[in-house]
Parts: sequence; structure tokens; C-alpha cells
Amino acid sequence: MTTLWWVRRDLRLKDNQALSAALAHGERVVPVFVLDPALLASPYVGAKRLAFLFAGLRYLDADLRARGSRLIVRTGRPEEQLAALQNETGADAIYAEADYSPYARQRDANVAATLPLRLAGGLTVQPPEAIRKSDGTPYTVFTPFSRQWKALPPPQAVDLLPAPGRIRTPAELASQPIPDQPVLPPEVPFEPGEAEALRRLEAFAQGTRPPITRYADDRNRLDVAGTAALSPYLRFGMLSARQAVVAAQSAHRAAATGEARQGTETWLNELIWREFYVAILHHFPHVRQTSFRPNLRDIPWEDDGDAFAAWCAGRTGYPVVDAAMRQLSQTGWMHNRARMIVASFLVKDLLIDWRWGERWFMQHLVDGDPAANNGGWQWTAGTGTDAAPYFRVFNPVLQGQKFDPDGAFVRQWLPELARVPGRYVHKPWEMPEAVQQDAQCIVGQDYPAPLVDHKWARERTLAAYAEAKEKTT
DNA sequence: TGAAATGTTGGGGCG
DNA sequence: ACGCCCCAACATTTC
Repeated sequence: MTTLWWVRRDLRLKDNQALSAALAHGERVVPVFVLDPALLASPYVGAKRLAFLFAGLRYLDADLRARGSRLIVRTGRPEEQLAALQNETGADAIYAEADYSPYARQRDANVAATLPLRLAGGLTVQPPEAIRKSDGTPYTVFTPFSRQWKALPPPQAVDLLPAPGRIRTPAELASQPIPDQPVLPPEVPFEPGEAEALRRLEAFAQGTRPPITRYADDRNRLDVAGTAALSPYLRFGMLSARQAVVAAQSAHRAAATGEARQGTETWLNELIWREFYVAILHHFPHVRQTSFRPNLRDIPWEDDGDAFAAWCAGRTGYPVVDAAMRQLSQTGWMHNRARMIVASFLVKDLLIDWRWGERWFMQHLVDGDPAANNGGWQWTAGTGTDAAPYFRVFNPVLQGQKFDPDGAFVRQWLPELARVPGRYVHKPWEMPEAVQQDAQCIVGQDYPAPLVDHKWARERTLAAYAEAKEKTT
């Protein structure tokens, strides 16, 4: 028999449960990717992420060809394209890795209504349905969720599925070319593909004193490459969550110091946060439309297009915010600490609806994921599950001084601040005129004056949130 | 996975 | 020598 392996966000041959199931089911397997016009037209899709995906498909196709197979690409509604391919091949089953976003679940329901679709695990280590409180309801607080997650049997290295050897795929099937547009800009610091993902995981978590052993402290530093930067690979399944967790646990066992143990535990927690937000979006799909907390649905947002444009362009006058926003638009990636800082600034200094920021992030992040991105924004806005309390407002100057103490990060992305002395680099508007002259950085001319006064903005936001709470209680 | 406002303490300058 | 005040430094509360 012939089986279809429907590739969606699992662009890998190793530890791929859907692929393994397809190979176990039939002697011939057809790897297929469906370009879904509805997805391509979405305002939540961006060119850099699309380019990363297409380049990743080319790598996958090359890996498949090395095994006597290839990737079949079709364009159209998945249920129609898969039905056509089923007719062409006589396939009696379609295997795919389960995905849990509202769009993915609707799409898969449409396919399953007429075709033999079978979903396998792999996007997360623990399927979102599997982690529930004793009364059967889903967790909405991270800590108990993570406790339950850790109580389940952990994946072991021996559980990781090897890449298949030869894959027999019928030769006569037509395929469209993998799109070569948009092109991945050279500024994007991620080489796509499964091989690169594994190289990075190894560099991060293996060897003597690898970065993961310093992760607990370094992960917050904007000026240090202390994070794994694996998110784009996890986003498209060039790496499985299971592979990442196994690596974290093996690094944990190898940890010789308290710092190293702390680092590996902290990184594992970040992987569990990812699964937490997949589960939240699965159980509460309405969070894509509105706040999780009903009492914060009526915040009187400022619909300020100009302020939003300044935030997008990295021209707010707060260096740490602007540097991060320019890093995002140029490279498609942003440090996690920086994501919190710029999100806090948009929501709590500019009082702009977090959904505007959520959309901008999805348009620019190579790793943009509906669950994690939504969870992060609702966390910052204080509207989500286990969110930051509404009165927690980041001070962009203090955050800059704490996590970019020498201003190296800020100067990297804001060359106009190159000569600004360290004591002013996170608050250039305090430079005396003579210092501005010396630094060749006139505030309001070479670099913007602050878009809002932080102290004033903080109070405006506290009042606005208080108003929203009052309305609904 | 904050920060500001407010409260407390204790060392040292100074009359 | 003593009490008073100033104000870091730290702690606690509040948003």
C-alpha cells in the first residue's frame, strides 16, 4: 500500500512520529507539502518566516532525495489537494504531526471529514490533552502545569526515532517547484534545515561547559549570546521537542556544578513554557481573539497609529526598545528579554492594544508561533493565564542598564548612539548639549526624543487598567 | 520573568 | 560627649 506523509511543521527525518507511522503502515510513502493559499494570505504570515520555511523545504527535499524519495508540493485547499493525491497514488492513509492552533485544527477537521487522516504526536513532548488537573480541567497556571508535566515519564535517548533509510516513493508523481520567493535575507542568522538544528543543539547542550550550563544567568543578557536560538527550528520541527528535552536532561545529568544544574533546569522550564502555551491555545482558542481574563476585556486602548509606527520602526527614543525593534525587522529574531521589554513598552507605555504587537511580531519573527506569541503578549499585557500582574511595568531605562550594562547591544543596532557615553546610552535625552555635540548625537535630530515620558505613561496605564477592571466588576 | 513609593536603620558630620 | 540631622542603604508595601 501507499501512504501519504503530510508535512506541515515537522521538517525533519529524525524522531518524526508521523513519518515513522507512515513508513510502518505502507511500503511506499509519498511526502507531500500543501501550499495553502489561505495561510499564505494571512496577515499573521511574514516574508522572512515564509522564506525560512521554503528554504527548509528545499533541505528536506534534498534529504529525501538522498533516500530515494522527494517532496511533492501542491498548491490549494489541503482537503482537495490531498484527495487528488490520494486518487493518484491509491493511498489508504495520511499521516501528519498533530497541530493545535485553531486554524490547524479546523483545517485538519476538514481533511478528516472525507479522508483517512491520522495524527501523530511530536509538536510537543506531552500532548496538550494529556496534562489536566485531577478534576479533568486544563491548567491555567504554569507552575502546577510544569509539575504535572515533569511527573510524567520523561523521554529517553533510546525513544528518539532514527531517520529512516530508504524511502520508496512512486516516481511518476507531479510536483510543483518549491517557491524560491521570498528569499531569505542574508541578515537572518538562521541557516534552515535539520542538520543545522542538530548542530546548534549540540553546540548549546553538549561538550565541556556548554552554554546551557550558564543559561540561568546569561539568558537575560542582551549583549551575550546566552540563549540557544533554537526557536525557528522548533517552530518548523527541524528539531523535535523530544530531542531538545533529551538533550536538556543529558546536560542535567552531566552538570558538575550548581550553576550548571540550574542552567539545564531553567532551559527545560522554557521548553515547558512552550508546551504550556500550546496547551492554553488548544484549550482556550478564544485567546487569539480576546484576553483570557474576562475582567480585562475593556481596556481603553489608544488607537495611535503614529505611535505604533514609531514602535515598529524602532524610533521611540528609548534605546533598548529601538535596538530590539530594529534587530527584529532586520534579522527576524529578537532576544526573549527584549521581547518582554518592547512588549511592555507598546502595551504599558504607549497603551496600544497587545493584538497590534502580536500581529507585528508574527509578520516579522522567523520563529513566530501562534501559541507562544499569543501567550507571551497576553502575559505582558497582564490579560492572560498566569500573566504578569497588570501593575508590573518595565522601566526601559532600568531594563537596559540591567541587561545591557555597557550598551553594547544598543550600539550594535543603533549606530547613531555609537559615541554616546555609557552613562547616557540608555537615556540619551539626559545628555547635556555639549555631550550631545561631542557624541555627534543631537537628540531630536540624530536620535528621537522619547515618544512618551515613562513615569507619566505608567500612571496613565495603571488608571486605564483600573478603569477596565471597574467596568467589569 | 518589576518598579516606585514609603518606611526603617545606622553611620557620620556638626553644633 | 551628646543630640540632632542628613541621607545612603536596605526593607517593606503598594501599584
